[in-house]
Amino acid sequence: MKTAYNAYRCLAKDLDVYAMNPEMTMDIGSLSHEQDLMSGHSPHHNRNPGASLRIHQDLTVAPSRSAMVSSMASILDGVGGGGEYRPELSLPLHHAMSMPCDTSPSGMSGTYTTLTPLQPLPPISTVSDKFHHHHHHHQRLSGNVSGSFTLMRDERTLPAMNNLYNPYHKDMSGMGQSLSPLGSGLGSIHNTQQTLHNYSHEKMLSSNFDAHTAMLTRGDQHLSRGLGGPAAGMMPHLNGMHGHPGHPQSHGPVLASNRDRSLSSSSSSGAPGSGSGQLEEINTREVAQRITAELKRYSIPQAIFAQRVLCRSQGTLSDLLRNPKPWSKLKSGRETFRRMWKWLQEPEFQRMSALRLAGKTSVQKKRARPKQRQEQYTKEVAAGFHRPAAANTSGHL
DNA sequence: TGCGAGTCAATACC
DNA sequence: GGTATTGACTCGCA
Repeated sequence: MKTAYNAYRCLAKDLDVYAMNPEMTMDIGSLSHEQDLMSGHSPHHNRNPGASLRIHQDLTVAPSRSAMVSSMASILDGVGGGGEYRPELSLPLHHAMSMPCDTSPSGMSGTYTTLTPLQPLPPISTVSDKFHHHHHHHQRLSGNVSGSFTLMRDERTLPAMNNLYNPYHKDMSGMGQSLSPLGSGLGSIHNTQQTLHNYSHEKMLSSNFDAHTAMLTRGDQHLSRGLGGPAAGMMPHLNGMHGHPGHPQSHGPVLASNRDRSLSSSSSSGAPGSGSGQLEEINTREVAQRITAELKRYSIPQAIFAQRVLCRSQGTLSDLLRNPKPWSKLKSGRETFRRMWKWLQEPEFQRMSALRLAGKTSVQKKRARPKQRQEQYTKEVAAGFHRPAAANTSGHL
């Protein structure tokens, strides 16, 4: 019952988002813009010049990080219900944000701890492989929404983004190889570091890049070495204004290609579809720290972030952020951290757009839910479905 | 069957 | 209003 409730809630949330975002529904129904993607033009850029203009302004015109933060704050006005929904700000969002809680066919395992709503999050290797595939074959994406992560990767090949995510792609591919028995593992990261010097959009994307590299860790056992402490290890990344923003090594430990551990992790992870995603070893503590910092920086309530990005409760997020378990000790909980990690990788405007939608939808639900739930609960109690004390966990709708 | 992991929702706290 | 804590629950696994 609880599982059903959880799945329902997340699914309904996504439906709300799609209903609110015509562009998003367009993307779902028709991904014929793949060619545009592959040619380096964003589909939403083509479809919505207004949105395109705004995006480029956000990305390229922002004169400083403070300005960026300011713009984010304005976007976030909608979070919590205070803002007005403005479709022109809504982009076809990254899967991890626009539909983080949907239920893919494989995700409908119906289990509570296997994180049904989180299953759609594609494994890193899958992303890398798919991207690679698209890149070389220009294969059209299927209409399956669950594949939108791949689409999102392709979207990142926008002219403005191209330089950023190509190395990223390499990096990810390298991680994929690292897991493979044939892979060379850490070497790929090294190559990436060299490539990264070439990017002219470092300033624009530095924060995002930091988010990525900061998550690339050598593993739990290296945490203490890599991080001089929470503040020492994190703040330079958070500010994103250090001298060489595109240089991963300046960011300390990053996503690991700890092949041995990853392999064991992979075999131990029971989540279908995520097994191939065990390529990386996420530094959970650093992810938690970064998420905490980002939420504070943009004044994003934990509840919003937890619901929208992670499809979890505020309490869960709070616990995870304060007491992150080592990656090696995580099971299905890895998916949650992957979501955080993915979110950190997103361009800031996409993060905020997703959260803004979340704020809008969550408010709508808040208005509609309490009475319905109370009524339903009353009925269930009367019917003897559950004892009142356990009502909150009984999964009533 | 017991235990641990993961999560939720209520509640306390700031 | 946002965050931290806690009790209870489900599920997978040994």
